[in-house]
Amino acid sequence: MAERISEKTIGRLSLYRRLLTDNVEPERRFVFSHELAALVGVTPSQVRRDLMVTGCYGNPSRGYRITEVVDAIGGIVDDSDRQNVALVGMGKLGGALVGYFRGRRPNLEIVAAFDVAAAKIGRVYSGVLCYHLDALSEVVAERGIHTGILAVPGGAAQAVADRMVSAGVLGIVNFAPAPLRVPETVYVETIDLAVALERAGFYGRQNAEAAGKAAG
Amino acid sequence: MAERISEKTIGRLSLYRRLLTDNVEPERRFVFSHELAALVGVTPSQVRRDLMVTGCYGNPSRGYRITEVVDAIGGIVDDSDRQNVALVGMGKLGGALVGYFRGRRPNLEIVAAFDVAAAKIGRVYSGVLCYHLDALSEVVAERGIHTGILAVPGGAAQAVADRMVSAGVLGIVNFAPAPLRVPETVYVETIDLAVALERAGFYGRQNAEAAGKAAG
DNA sequence: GGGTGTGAAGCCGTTCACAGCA
DNA sequence: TGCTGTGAACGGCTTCACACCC
Repeated sequence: MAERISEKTIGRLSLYRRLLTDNVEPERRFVFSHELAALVGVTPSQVRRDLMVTGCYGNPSRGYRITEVVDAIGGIVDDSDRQNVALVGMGKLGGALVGYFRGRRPNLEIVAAFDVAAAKIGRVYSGVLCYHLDALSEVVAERGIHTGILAVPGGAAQAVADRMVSAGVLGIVNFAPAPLRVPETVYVETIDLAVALERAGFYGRQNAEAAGKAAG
Repeated sequence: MAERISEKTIGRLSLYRRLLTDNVEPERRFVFSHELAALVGVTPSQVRRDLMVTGCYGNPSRGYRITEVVDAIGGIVDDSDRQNVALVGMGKLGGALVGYFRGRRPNLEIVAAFDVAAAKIGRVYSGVLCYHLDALSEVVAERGIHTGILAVPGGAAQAVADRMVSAGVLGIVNFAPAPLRVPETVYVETIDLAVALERAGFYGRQNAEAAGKAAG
């Protein structure tokens, strides 16, 4: 539907919706772009530009109707039915992620977990049953899963990603510290914690130096 | 030191270094830009451009000397001594992150954890002692901490971030589903899992539709 | 021949600026 | 008056293209 929407825009739309539903007093009917901008930490122009792709129109004296914006964003980012997600790698991180999402978001649910350790198979973690990785294709097909979370050690990541792809997963959020090679039709978002920390360290230090220089 | 380096470049440099140290046979001495590019999943031009900021020069017949590149990147992204990191919020996610980094990266270590739950104070998680949040300033000063990980619920995130900032933390990796408001001198990188999943769902679906249309 | 270093071009996302409107 | 919608300008990152070198 419609033209290509950039990754950044999709990310911000997802945020707009969440903050509008979770962080705005429920009796509010309308928001101005500058209010939403302050909430999210972007410029008002940015908000208006993003909302253009939703087809919502604001009113100069009232702003944007919140329910309309929320629904329109849902029409873009949500699957027609709920988005069922599979998680592979029920280690500490996997367990934390399952617990984190447990009933948290209305349109998003981790419905199955997978591992290869015998001790974990058949156990239920935060309400999610852990299957053997060999059952991946079957469960993915049964449950209509299109999105997967990869939370295995770096060495196993590519092999597991390959299995996810052949099972029919189309979007992967990858927490393994390794770039993945997948077909063009599959979307991967790698979340690299070590990179994030090194970046935070670097810019923190750099800002401190700049501030020190300006002060001294 | 030198001109501004973009966030994307810093992130890639961090990745280059890690893959060069972890994913390349130790007897290799040199790499070509196209090899490193394939490893990381970027273009060779990108690699050469990034390496320019390190001051390393490659040789047309051999490529880049690996040790030289690794050291040069270290000179940019590493702190002069090891980067000590504090983690606030010893819930499931916090516990997983502590375990994840335990001895994993040579220049990066979570040296202290903080929470407010009495049951957690004084306990040791994966070798990391958990303090009460009230001790934050003291421990941050003592251990020379400049980087923090925020793994608390969204509602507490801003208040905890304020305390981290006033304790002297300069870079924050934020896992709470909430944008943070901090002074300009502090760097924040927010990792929003729900946004990542919604994006993976959206692009997965879109790619599938595009492929279906092309095929059908 | 094949790879590097880098100015120039291209592309894409953000911001500006302003007409239009409540 | 103040906000929206949007063409146009801007800026930054990526890619191209090619001289230079081994």
